[in-house]
Amino acid sequence: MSEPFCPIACRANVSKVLEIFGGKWSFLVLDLLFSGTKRYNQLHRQLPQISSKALSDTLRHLESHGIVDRRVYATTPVTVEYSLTPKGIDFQTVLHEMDAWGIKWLDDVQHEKRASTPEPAVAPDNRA
Amino acid sequence: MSEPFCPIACRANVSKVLEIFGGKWSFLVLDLLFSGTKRYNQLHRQLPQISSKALSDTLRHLESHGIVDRRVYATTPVTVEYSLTPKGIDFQTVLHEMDAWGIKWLDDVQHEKRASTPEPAVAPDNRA
DNA sequence: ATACTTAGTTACTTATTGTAACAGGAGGTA
DNA sequence: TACCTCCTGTTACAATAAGTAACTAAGTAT
Repeated sequence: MSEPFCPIACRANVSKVLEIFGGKWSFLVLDLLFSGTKRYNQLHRQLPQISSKALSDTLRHLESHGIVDRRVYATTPVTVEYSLTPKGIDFQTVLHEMDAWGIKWLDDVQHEKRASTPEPAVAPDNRA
Repeated sequence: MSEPFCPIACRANVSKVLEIFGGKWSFLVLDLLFSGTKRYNQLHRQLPQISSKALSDTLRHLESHGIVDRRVYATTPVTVEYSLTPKGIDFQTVLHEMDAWGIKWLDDVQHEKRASTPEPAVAPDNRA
């Protein structure tokens, strides 16, 4: 096990953590589950942008890493409940810090009420 | 005039934050820059897994969002220095929490500490 | 019977990411 | 001189990840 860089307190963890949470949707799905156990379509309705495939993949991925717990009830139609494991719940601090950063630096108009700039109708955000 | 913006736990920020940091490499590049100003190839050497294209794209993306500062010096060969803006530096708490989570949940020593059940050969480290 | 619910899966298409080669000027080597 | 390396990327192309739409199958509501 060679570590050519960062002798102490290296952040090799970050890259390992990202193997679990690095997907496009993991954070957002996690975020929904922090408010409690939810069913598949419940998650889907609260995150309409995600495709059923991506949601399925994400949940399965998180489950395989012990982040979410999946419970199937033989009702009709079948009920599948997703909840966070302690391991998953503990990740909330990360999302919390991310949220805090967003509040500080992205500054929603709803939050700060600094409505004096003319807002363009077209979103200036563009991925290049 | 109205504020129908998720009264409880407004996490719309998370999705906005992810538009900036959601790329595959953003967190890792950020992490490198927390230790100080670095040049392009310096970053590349400390993160050999990234391609020059991905590194370039990531830096440019972060720069466009005011996270990193890019300075070009007309030396020969040209020197380009990347550093974090205050906005970027402030993101360190997120990475710190992520690191802390990794130490708590991914470290096999910590796993042993938690494990009270006799668990046989389970490979806790799946990546070199 | 038709349409809708549940939780997904499958095949196909599109978007993102990775790979390898190249740019071009200056300094070192032969 | 000719060739090589350093430095910071860019370009074209290939591989992988993600998105879309249709479909499953049992039950409920119209």
